Amino acid sequence: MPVTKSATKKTARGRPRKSEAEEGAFRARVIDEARNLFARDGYEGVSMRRVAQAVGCSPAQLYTLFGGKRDLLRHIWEDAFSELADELHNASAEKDPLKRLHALGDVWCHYWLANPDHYRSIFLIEDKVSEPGERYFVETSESLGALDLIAEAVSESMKKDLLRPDDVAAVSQLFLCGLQGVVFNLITIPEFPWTAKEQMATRMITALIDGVSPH
Amino acid sequence: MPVTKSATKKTARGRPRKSEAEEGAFRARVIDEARNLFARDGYEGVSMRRVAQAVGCSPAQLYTLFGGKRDLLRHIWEDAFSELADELHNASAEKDPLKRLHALGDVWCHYWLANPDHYRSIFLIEDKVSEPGERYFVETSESLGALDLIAEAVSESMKKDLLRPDDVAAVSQLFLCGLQGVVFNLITIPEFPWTAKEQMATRMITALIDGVSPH
DNA sequence: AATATTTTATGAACGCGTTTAATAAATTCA
DNA sequence: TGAATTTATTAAACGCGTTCATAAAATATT
Repeated sequence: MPVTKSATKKTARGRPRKSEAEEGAFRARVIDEARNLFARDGYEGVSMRRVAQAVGCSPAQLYTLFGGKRDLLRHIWEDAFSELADELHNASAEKDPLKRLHALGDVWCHYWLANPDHYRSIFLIEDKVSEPGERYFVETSESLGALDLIAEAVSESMKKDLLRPDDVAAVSQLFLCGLQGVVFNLITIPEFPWTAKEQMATRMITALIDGVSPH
Repeated sequence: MPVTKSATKKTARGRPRKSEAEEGAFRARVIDEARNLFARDGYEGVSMRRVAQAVGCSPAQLYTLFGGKRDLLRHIWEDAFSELADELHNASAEKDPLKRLHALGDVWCHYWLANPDHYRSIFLIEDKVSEPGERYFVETSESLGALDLIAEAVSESMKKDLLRPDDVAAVSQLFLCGLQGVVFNLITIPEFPWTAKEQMATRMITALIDGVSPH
């Protein structure tokens, strides 16, 4: 067995590490610069080389701070997500759990439909996932952040006999899948003549609610 | 105005065009070779350069036959689609339109869940769409080929008062969206603890059918 | 046989995301 | 001051999808 590297390393030789503040400032600058570029040229239009040039460093250095392009972009969109989170939170104010469920679904759908570029970059772009925890972020942060609120509304609705008693998680996930399907299809196949594009989300929600209601 | 290039071009100077048979044979060879590579190394693992090498031509030549990597791969998977088409056709034998609707949904979901790589390459990979008709192929061929059958089942069901009278297209698309959402989520977020992965498709279908049934 | 003409085929390049080996910078110890 | 050491930074490379100017090939005409 290896000898444990003895307790407090008292001496600090060699070039010192960048302070956390410095690194944070740099990260912030990169993110800010990248955000500008993205806003102007879209996801595909922004390259790591261009970001590096705008920041004034080498492309390689970006990889010391971010796992890759996707990881960098994800930081950019976290702000946008908070907007969705706010709207979801507002929708949660509704007392009637069934109405709340409806409102949550509406908010979720309309947010993504209004921000298709964000949707694409979050859900549609798959790249090599080194650590499994990486991709999971998407879910925990905002996509399935909605799932918790939905589950709450479903649970309450069941308690009040507004929905058939059932596995709360399963029903909640069913809702999310329905919403996802609507948004996904509308965004990725825009050229198809969807009937009543605007009402599809509402239609899905009411159909699902009816579908799991006590006749 | 330019003089119309006069009628039948009688003389044929210069190097003659490759016969359709030749071109067809070459295309077939490329597709076959690419299929092998893809089967072994997956979508990302296959590069145009490698395909060209396996075929024995320059990468550039591939672009004279196919619009790009995506277009090449799409030819590979057309075979696989016919399999789905067959299964959908079989499911259409069911007389009861409601049961048929259910069967169609099941078949569609299970096909894609069993072939996630195909699903990814078809639905998840967006690349530059030069001509708008290009991407639309996906829909007309097999994804929304199911839609016609679904619409038929929905229409019949409504006639028999098994479903609430409504816009057939809208209801059909609702079904497709629901199915799409289930498949999409299960395939692209596999690490999420979905409850009862296997039954989600069925659950979605029954919920939607119930949701649009006459109470 | 030589030339003109038309089509096919490719070598070389571009910008991309990413990795890595090498270099530069900043500190402590002798 | 000059090594030694540790970290920060980058230049160069890899393979990728794709494009394009140029070369090669194959024919009809002279």
